[in-house]
Amino acid sequence: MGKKTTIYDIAKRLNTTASTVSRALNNSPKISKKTKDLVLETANKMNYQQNKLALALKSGKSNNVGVIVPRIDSNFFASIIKGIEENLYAHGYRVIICQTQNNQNIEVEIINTLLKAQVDGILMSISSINLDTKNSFNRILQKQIPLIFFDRKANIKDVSSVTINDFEAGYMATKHLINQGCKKIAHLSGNILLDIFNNRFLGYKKALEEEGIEFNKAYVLKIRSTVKDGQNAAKQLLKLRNPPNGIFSSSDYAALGAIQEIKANGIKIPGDIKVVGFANEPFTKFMELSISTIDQSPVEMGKIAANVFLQQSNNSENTKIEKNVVLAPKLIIRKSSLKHPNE
Amino acid sequence: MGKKTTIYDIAKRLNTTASTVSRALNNSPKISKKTKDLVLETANKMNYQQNKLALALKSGKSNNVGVIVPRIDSNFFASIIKGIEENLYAHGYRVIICQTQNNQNIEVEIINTLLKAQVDGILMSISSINLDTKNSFNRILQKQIPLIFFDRKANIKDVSSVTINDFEAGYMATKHLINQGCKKIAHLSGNILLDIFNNRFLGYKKALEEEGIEFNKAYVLKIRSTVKDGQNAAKQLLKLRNPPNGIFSSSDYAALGAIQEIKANGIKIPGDIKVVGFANEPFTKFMELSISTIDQSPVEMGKIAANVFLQQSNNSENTKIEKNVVLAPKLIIRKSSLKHPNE
DNA sequence: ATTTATCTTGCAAACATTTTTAAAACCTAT
DNA sequence: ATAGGTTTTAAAAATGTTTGCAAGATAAAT
Repeated sequence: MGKKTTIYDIAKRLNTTASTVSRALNNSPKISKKTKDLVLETANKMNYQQNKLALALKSGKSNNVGVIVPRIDSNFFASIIKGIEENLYAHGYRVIICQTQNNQNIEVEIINTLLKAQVDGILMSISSINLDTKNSFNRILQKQIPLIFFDRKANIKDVSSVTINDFEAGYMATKHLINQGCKKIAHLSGNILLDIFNNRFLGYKKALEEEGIEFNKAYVLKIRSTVKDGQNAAKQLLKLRNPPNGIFSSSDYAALGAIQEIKANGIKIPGDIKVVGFANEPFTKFMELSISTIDQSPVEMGKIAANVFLQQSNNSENTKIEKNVVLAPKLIIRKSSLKHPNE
Repeated sequence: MGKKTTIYDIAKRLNTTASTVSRALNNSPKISKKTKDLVLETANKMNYQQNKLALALKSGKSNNVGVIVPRIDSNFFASIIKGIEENLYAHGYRVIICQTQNNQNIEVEIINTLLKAQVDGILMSISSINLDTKNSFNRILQKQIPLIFFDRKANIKDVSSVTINDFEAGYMATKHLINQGCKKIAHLSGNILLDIFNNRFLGYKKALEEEGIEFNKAYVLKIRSTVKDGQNAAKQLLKLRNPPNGIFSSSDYAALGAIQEIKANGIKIPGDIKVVGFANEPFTKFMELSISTIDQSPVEMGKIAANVFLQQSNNSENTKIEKNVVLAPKLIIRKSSLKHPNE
């Protein structure tokens, strides 16, 4: 009873061959209605389930898609995955999740593993960009497997991507702070080697420039996306002879840490210092002092990334057509950055 | 150049056969060092990558494990998946993610799909329990595929599970409220057909009983895990002739909604009403009025569920040995439930 | 030099499908 | 009744591996 029933089993019972059964199950026009019904009935009776593995081997399509993210337990990435999964499931694809933990060795290894598993496509948010990873990307492309970047992209020819306009986001956030009366604006930045962080930084700079505010190198600190790093950054900023009165953080978590630290020093938010974060993590909305932030529409981003994949894998011609979708960021204004929070 | 190289290609180039190449690559002792080196070298040169699909078909092991959750974009489930993924990846398994969206039809369909995909195991948190799903579970068991429940389990013979002690959690939370001076304690409950919610409810009742507090049916409301439902529930509770002064919510989101609603009515938390939530979602910690809650150690839960799977799939004997791991919940006391929040 | 033992390799089957090609079976019209 | 055509089924090849069995080659021992 533990054995799986195959089309051979069905064939044997009906005194026919596997090919007939296969065609009958696939509703081929070459099979008479009578045998079709018979096959279908016995298949049901025998509890037959198609073995997708065999089909995959035969057809060369596994119907599996690999999704690679730095980590899954952040609302941002979880939401993207939600979008991808929902869209691809409806098209018969299964989604294989892998986390790099921001480790480039793991990243390269994961790509290899997915290739061996014969995935039909790879959707990923890169953790690092260097010679090894670039090599991996090329191996994917050589095998003609669709590769799509989301959020954190590398600039590689023929590779599509779905991102938000991070430059615009940085610009909007900074401009908003200026509009609320800030003249001395700090920026908590991520690793500038990644496009997303670099672009946010450039947007920040542009906004300052436009308003004739001089760029102050001491106001820009590199942080990881943690509460702790935000606290440390705030400490450092408050120690300055001329501390900022506005902070644009590339991370909601760091923004939170900064806010906690600043408050602990008896300094008022948004009164004395105004803060804008990034990513619209759920907690930013729920806090008493709700945090202004940038929304990146992660679920939509995931859905679009999935769509781009579907397009590319349908049109084998299109595999080489690069398509770069850039979503508009949304500035979400909450209390942490308002000049007059009670109005 | 787009063609994949197979062991046949390597064999042809070396004027030998596929079997030799296979053995060489697998470091079989039956192959001389000389040819091994030769094969390995040319395999590298030709950019060979093993086709896991073929191997899977041959061996009957796909090295894929299906993970089914109601949704992925909640910190709780994302964290569990993180634990599962990290543990299983290290053992050569890939994790296929599926969401049921709490829909039982989808749930049944997903199980079917995973079975066809020949997964080596299914780890799931059930969405619903009824005849159809039970049928699906039986089909999994019939195929001798390890099935492990986490958090939301069904009581099925021979099926292992990893849960927390929800009874204890409900008891702890309620007892804590009582200790903080509450005598009139409401409970926001989920669907009581699911064990987790029923057990939390029973724990709640037990604590009341132990303290000689009479059970009041009007204090128990059924909610979904949303802010909105929490708000509505609070509205309803406040309308009572004798409103509660403590709330134990089965959901952090609902607890948040209740808190918002209560505050909006000018009622003090924790002064007038004390609140405890459930799940330790990140925001509960970050809020100005931090929310007391129950931590379920989701990452650990995922890791343990993965371990149970690994044990069962190694010992084919053990497949039928039910193992029910019950983790201890942790009551995390924060401001929302404290008699004297400033001490 | 021949047998025996040991080491190394090749052949073919197996995994569960689909698909191409070929062959029956059936029917219709002459 | 038979040629021609159409419909239906059967046989075989193909997908990329692993593996049991047999055989070939080499080395050792008589």
